Amino acid sequence: MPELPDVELFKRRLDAHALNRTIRAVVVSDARILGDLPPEALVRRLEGRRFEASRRHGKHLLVRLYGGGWLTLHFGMTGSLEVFDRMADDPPYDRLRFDFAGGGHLAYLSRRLLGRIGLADDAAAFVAAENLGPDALDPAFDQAAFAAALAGSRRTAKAALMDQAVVAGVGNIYSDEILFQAGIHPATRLDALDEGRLADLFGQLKRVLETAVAEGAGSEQYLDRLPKGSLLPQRRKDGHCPRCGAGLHTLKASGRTAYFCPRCQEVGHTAGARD
DNA sequence: CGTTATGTTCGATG
DNA sequence: GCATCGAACATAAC
Repeated sequence: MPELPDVELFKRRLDAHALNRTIRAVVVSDARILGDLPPEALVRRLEGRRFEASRRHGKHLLVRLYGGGWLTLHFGMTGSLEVFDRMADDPPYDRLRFDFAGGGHLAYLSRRLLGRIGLADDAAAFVAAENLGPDALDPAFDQAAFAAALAGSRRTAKAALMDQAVVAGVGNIYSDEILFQAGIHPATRLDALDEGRLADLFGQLKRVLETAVAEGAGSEQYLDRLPKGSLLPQRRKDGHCPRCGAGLHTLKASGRTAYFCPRCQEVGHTAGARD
C-alpha cells in the first residue's frame, strides 16, 4: 500500500517504536525480500545495534544505524510496516521481523514480495543510484525545479507524475487525486499545458500530498480522512465525481488504470489519440 | 475461469 | 533519443 503518504505513516510508526532500541534479533522468514543480499549479512549488520534516525525519500524509507550505514526499505505494491508486542499478534505475510531487547516487534509485511530491503553505506548515494528525483515534499523541490524536470517532455501528465525520476513519491492512486484537483485530464500532454496550468499542477501536487500526510491518510487505508471533495474515496467502478456528481471514467495507461471525472478534467490536447 | 491490484524493470515496438 | 506497451515478478480477492 505504499505511496508517499503510506510510507510517511510507516516512518512515524518506526520512529515511535523502533528508534534507539537494541535489536535483539532479526528474523528473515522469506529471504526473497532481500534480493541478492544474503540474510546472514543483514543479520550480522543489525543484531545488537540500534536505529538512530529515519528518513523518507519518495516511497523509500531509509533508516540510519548508530555507527554508520543505512537500512533501506521499499514496499512494492503490498508492503507495510507493523508493530506488535506479542508474537501471537504477528500479522500474515511477515517477511522480516525485528525483535527488540525489552520487548516489542517491528515487522515488514508484503503479500506479493514486490518490495526490497537492503543495506546502503550512504543515503544520498542510494537515492542517486536508484535514480530518484527530489522527494515530492522536500521544500527545495519548488515550481522551478518541477518545470525544469518536465521541460521539453511530451509525455502525459499522468505518466510524468508517476515517474520517480521526475518527482519521488507519487504513484497511480495519488496521481489521480492530484490531476483531479488540478482539473487536468490524465492523458493531457505536458507540452499542451501552459505555464499557469503547470503551476496549478505543481500546487496541487504539494497540497494533496501535504494534506494526506497531515490527515494521516494512505493510498488504501484511511481514505475517509481526506477532505470533502477528494476523488480517492470515490475511486472505484461506479464511483461519482465529488464535485459534479458525474460518473467517473477510466482509462488504461501502460497497464495502470486512471480514474477521472469526464466533466471536471479537461480533455485538452491529449496523447494517444490514435485508436 | 478471467480480471484486477498501491511498484518497478526490461525488452520490444512505434 | 523519446515514449509507450506488455510481460514479468508473486499472491491474492472478486
